[in-house]
Amino acid sequence: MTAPPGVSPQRPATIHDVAALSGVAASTVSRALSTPGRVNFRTRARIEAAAAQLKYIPNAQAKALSSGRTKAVAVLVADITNPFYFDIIRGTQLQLKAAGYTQLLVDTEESDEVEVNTVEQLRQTADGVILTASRLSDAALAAVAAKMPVVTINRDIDGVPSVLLDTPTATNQALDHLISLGHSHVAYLGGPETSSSNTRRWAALSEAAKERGVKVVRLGPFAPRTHSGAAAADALVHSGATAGIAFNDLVAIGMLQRLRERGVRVPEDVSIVGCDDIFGADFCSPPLTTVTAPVEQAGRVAVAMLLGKLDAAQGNLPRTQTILPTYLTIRGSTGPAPAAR
Amino acid sequence: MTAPPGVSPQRPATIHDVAALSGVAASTVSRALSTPGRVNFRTRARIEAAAAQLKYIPNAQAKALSSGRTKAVAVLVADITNPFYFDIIRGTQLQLKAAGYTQLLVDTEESDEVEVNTVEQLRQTADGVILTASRLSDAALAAVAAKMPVVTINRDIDGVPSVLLDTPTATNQALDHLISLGHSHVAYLGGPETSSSNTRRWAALSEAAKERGVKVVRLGPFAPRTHSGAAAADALVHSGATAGIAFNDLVAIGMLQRLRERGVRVPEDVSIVGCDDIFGADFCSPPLTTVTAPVEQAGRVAVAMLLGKLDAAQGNLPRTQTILPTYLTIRGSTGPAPAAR
DNA sequence: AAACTCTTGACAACCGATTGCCAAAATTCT
DNA sequence: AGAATTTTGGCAATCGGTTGTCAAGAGTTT
Repeated sequence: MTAPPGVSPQRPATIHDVAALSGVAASTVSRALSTPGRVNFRTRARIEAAAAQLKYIPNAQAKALSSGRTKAVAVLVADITNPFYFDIIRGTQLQLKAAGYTQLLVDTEESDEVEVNTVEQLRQTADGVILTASRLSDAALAAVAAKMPVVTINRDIDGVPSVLLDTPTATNQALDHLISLGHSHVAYLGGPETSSSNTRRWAALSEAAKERGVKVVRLGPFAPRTHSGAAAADALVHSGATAGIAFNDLVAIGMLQRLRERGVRVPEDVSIVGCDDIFGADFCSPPLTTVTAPVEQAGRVAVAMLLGKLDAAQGNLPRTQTILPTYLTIRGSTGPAPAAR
Repeated sequence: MTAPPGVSPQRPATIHDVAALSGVAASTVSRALSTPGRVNFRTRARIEAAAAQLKYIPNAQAKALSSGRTKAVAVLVADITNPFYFDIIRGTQLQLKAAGYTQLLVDTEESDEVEVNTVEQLRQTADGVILTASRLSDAALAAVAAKMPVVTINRDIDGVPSVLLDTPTATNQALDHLISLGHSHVAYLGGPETSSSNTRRWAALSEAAKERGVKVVRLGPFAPRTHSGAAAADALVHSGATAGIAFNDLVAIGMLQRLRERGVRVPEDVSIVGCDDIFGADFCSPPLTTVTAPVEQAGRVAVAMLLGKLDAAQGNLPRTQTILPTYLTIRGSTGPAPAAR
């Protein structure tokens, strides 16, 4: 396209400029551009031509103010440097952009207070909120959801639409994998106590252990960061377990590093399983056996659910929960149990 | 704090509610809450009490519409799943939140078209834009900067404030490091042709090579992703060079994987140097010798510069360029050159 | 051709703040 | 005490759209 023939004003064109140029009222321009059949075909064509000529872009603030909808969605993450969230954010970003929405990204720094304050602030700034791995209490989360449309990821509360990555099932597969390798004493290196997926996973794991008649102890909690892996590794060694299932890959990778420092060989002396299959899980040393989760998809689905909720007539809940399957990816960090001492 | 004694309205309180409750005009409330000395002390106290009781939160849209400032800054990244940007985003996020600004995150998917369209859209939605590793042409970037406040990261254009990570200097250090290990034939595995830091680094590297009398060839371009590392590794092997300096750590890590597959030992057969020191560079195998850059700081500085520009009286340019030093971090991926064949 | 229905487009109020302007009140000065 | 000066607070216009209401014009029916 060549440069348009029209003027190129310093200040962006408003709806009034378009109205003046096409010889109609501002309200007609508004209708022509939104309600299709409300305005004559020829008039609309004229208006659209004028809008194109002036490079008219509707002012989002004015639109939001009068319509009440901001076309923005806030995505809250607990820690933006955690690679787990990268893929979620990319998923939400892609899906939101496709729908013409803007993404407001907020790092809550693992603080429930920041989380609830942010939502309060954003109440009128965003049409809805996606809470990834919320640290809120059930009550606080319910209160938030009562005030504005919310979709959670990895957090299951009655009445709040959610996307769950079904890591417990795959974690049980991991346990079976370890058992088949001869391990009978396994440790779970727990994550934040306020983490819902942590709770769910431990519940599944401890029950599975009971059924299968193996010993699974819970250690921690450990912060979901690589440097916590040192403490986790030491705790694992001290526990006497021959295999560890970590809350997430960050902790698992940190454990790998620490164990190497201590001269504990993986997987010869001890086996390690992570969770999430984050960036780096495939090239650490040894490559990490982990639970692979469709994280980006979780972000996309969460956005789709939220937008569906926004578009739907009030009271119409399209879908209230989506469970995404995960699977076990076996790499080099798990191996046969060492011969009994 | 206990629950406030006041009513708890379903609809958020407006400035008029506060005005009514405190018995003044809406404009007085606005002044009391913004211009400190403009309103009587007692009156202000009364207004603040009313605001607190009603849990009044100013409507951001209305504020933006009438004031012209949105208190939002857009951060554009080329690829959100590239860990390099994680730290930038965290830096911008922290600094923006501290200043009471909202962060709009946009993934431009390495497309200059998306980049320029986004800026056009955001012109009235954000007070300013931070372009990280822009893929725009000089002309397009200048045009964008003429329309709204812009700060770039790793992109140096006259008249546009920028934050530069001084990777060229440290890359030259890397070259010296390799030379001291006996390497005399080095390859540079280039990144996107439209990347400014790629251009700057190669310029510095080729000149340094000339000065030092060693052979440095340029290969590529390679996409800044791990999977491009395979092609980069093959090209490196084919070139006959004994050491490779990669555009970034993603490519370098990808090379490490590919070289291992091919049975080429690192660093015995070939040495690899990365750039950025991203998440994973320290735990890949072997750990990557790389140029460590203060990436999060770059994000923070960029925001500080942008906000300074916004606050400053028009025409007052606080600072136009910040160069952040980087340094060489030597790990396990570099070693003595193999004996000449 | 008259009566009637349907379509179209303009007017104006409104969303929730900010801000220029001015008058009333308080303060200080002579 | 009265005049001059400063402080304080309210009115109303404005930002750029959306949307309810209604009259004029076009089209249809008998």
